[in-house]
Amino acid sequence: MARWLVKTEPEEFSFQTLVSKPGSCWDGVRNLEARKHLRAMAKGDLVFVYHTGKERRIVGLAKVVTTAYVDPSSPQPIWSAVDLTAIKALSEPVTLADVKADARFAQCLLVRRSRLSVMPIDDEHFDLMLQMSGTKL
DNA sequence: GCCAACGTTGGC
DNA sequence: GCCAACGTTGGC
Repeated sequence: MARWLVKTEPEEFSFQTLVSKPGSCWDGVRNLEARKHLRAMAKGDLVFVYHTGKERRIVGLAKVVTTAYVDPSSPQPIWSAVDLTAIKALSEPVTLADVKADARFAQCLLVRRSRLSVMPIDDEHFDLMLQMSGTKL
């Protein structure tokens, strides 16, 4: 099972919105690399949800419930979306500052590629983040 | 509000 | 196919 991280503007679509709508369509991705990652997602994969903007922190955990399909929000059928369902909010959100301050995350895409909105997360990094959040699966 | 780090567009 | 100009994202 792979692990991922997706970014969202909380004013547009927050983790709380995902909690209230299980199986939400995660759409609107308009970047080729991010699309590649969306398409590589498998049912049951775990996904961290990160809030950009003022928050800049990982706030929740979700899972993939439907693999990639054509993004209905685009007039052109070239983009992809998946369906996600929230698992639980993190007990203690993990801030970008926390992640950046820890040398073990030096190679993490969250640190290295700030503009990438959908990215794979190494198992070790995922476990560390989960541990930092004080959250039990 | 600024700017670095991208991605995209269009002229050549 | 290259690259300058421009637009966007997201951190600071």
